[in-house]
Amino acid sequence: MTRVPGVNDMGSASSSGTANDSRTWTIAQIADEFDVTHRAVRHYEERGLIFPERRGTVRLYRRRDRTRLNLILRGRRLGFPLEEIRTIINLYDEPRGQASQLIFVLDQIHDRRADLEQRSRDLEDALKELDDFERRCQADLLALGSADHDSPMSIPRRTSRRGGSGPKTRL
Amino acid sequence: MTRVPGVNDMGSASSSGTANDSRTWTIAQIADEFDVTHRAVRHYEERGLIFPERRGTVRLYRRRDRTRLNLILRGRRLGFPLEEIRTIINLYDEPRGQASQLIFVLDQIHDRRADLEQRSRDLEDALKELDDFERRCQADLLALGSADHDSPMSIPRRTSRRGGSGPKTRL
DNA sequence: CGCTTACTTGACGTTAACGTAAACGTAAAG
DNA sequence: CTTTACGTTTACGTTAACGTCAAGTAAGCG
Repeated sequence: MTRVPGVNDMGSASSSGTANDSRTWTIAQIADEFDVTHRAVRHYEERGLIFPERRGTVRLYRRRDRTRLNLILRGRRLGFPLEEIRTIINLYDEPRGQASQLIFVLDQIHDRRADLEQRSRDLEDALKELDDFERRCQADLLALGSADHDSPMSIPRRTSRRGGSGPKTRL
Repeated sequence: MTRVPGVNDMGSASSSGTANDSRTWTIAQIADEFDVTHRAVRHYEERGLIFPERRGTVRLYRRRDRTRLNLILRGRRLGFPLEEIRTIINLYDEPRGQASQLIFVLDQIHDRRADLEQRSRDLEDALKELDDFERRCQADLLALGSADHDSPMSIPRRTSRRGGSGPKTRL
């Protein structure tokens, strides 16, 4: 079974002795929990986005890898190419002891933010248009319902819960 | 040259007589203005995202096509697949006279918004982390500067050159 | 009238991000 | 010891979104 040695299956229960968090997960657990295929996880490794340990030949994923995977998947949801995701999550992790390094990193951050803010604007515009469009559609639907039909129209469920958790800060 | 007949080259100057906006553009003008290749534009047409008129064999782009192209490119910037973009911009344009149609459309809008809001959350998180990271980096840089160097470090200030034709999105 | 310039339609190539076998290794369970 | 369940590498297949020729057409100009 190539079962992971030295660690129990459950990754949630805290072990008694060691306070240090050195839990490990198998690729199956990771893939299952993050809802990706094992192939995808290995692909991310091939592309240099994660580098799990090896117990012999078997991969051992730690918290650090899970953090990275979270960043990867968020990046994917946002439509970033893996290459770009790699550079930035490596940026987060690199040593950067020198001042020159730090300045370089700060510059990268600047570019990065510009990109994210562009997306934010695009996203906001898209949402705005979507809202407008919905309002028009609902108006049309209402007009249709009160026109020449005497059978009472069933207006479909109100799904407009705009601005649920307050206004989107800093968009 | 297959030059567009009946319309002058400049698309900005308003003609004297007809008040109706029926300006047309060639594929080269479109591609140039939107900063995409002719191939990409034709690809969008092949995939059913735009359908310009034909004067003989030549494509004629109107304002409507430009609007669509704007939506397409924004969708692309947000990382949406063309297929998805197609369905939504067609959604915006379809006749939808029937109530059933409207209800269907409203349902689509709901799904769509859920997606966009997820992205919004992801984006906000990413920006927050980026800000945190920047603060840490700047703190580190300051600490470095006041440590054993007596020459005053020049902290690079925000070079926000927003608005212009910035970096080609392609990193 | 031929040259040039812009536009057209194929059709094959490329890159990213995996999917999908195939073939093999290994530990624990029966 | 064989089965089984999980893990591994190798490698070719697939889809999306174009890129990149190649070859042809259709004005306008000298």
